[in-house]
Amino acid sequence: MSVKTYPVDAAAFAGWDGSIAGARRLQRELAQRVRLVDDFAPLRRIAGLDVGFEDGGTVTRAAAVLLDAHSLALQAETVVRRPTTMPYVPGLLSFRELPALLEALRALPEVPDLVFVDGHGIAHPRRLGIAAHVGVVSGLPTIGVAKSILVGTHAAVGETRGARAELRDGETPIGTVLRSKDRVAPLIVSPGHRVSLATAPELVLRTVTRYRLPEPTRLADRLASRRGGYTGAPRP
DNA sequence: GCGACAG
DNA sequence: ATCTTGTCGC
Repeated sequence: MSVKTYPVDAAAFAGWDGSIAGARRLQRELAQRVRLVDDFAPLRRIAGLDVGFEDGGTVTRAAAVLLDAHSLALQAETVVRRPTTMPYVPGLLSFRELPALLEALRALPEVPDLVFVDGHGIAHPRRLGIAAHVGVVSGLPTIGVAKSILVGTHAAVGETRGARAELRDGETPIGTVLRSKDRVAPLIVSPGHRVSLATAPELVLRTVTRYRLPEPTRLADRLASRRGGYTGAPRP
């Protein structure tokens, strides 16, 4: 029997042989290019990225939104639909979602100064969650915003907005468990690329309004899961 | 060998 | 992630 392989998207996975073992190998290599230092221009535009599925999972639907960093007003949005090529494998999420995500990102009319990705940054077994992967291949500053933990442990988190606890894998700090809103499950925030561990949660908190998720990720989420309805705050 | 396991 | 209605709490 030969080793099972999947289609290789050259733009997203240069050097991948299409195998599961090869994917983990590539993650270890790319993780070395991640830079956890704040290195981004004054924030004008922030993008949000997320993926949803249609047709029982056979179609991957990636969404990208562009917001004004200050007013958080929606400036642009893109949606891209591609056939799904890989199953979900814990730890290898980017090999399933990255190609479509990058196309949605490139389709935006402007290049963002920072990108929020639904999923983990370095809070990953090999320090290359999808947010870190997006950062390394695009060169853009990124932050991962996840709704649950993939790896790591933490102390109890206060119940009010802004409360947090360090997420660690053994002795290594890999992210922040952040309460974005009173009495809601905390978010797991971790740097993707060109952002430090300390700054990531501050940037996320700045973009949270009245919901659990920060606006970039929340709007991308609605678009990817084709939901609509009310979006903003009460009219002034 | 036995669990855990982003979306 | 997705399949799905009503229901409890702020």
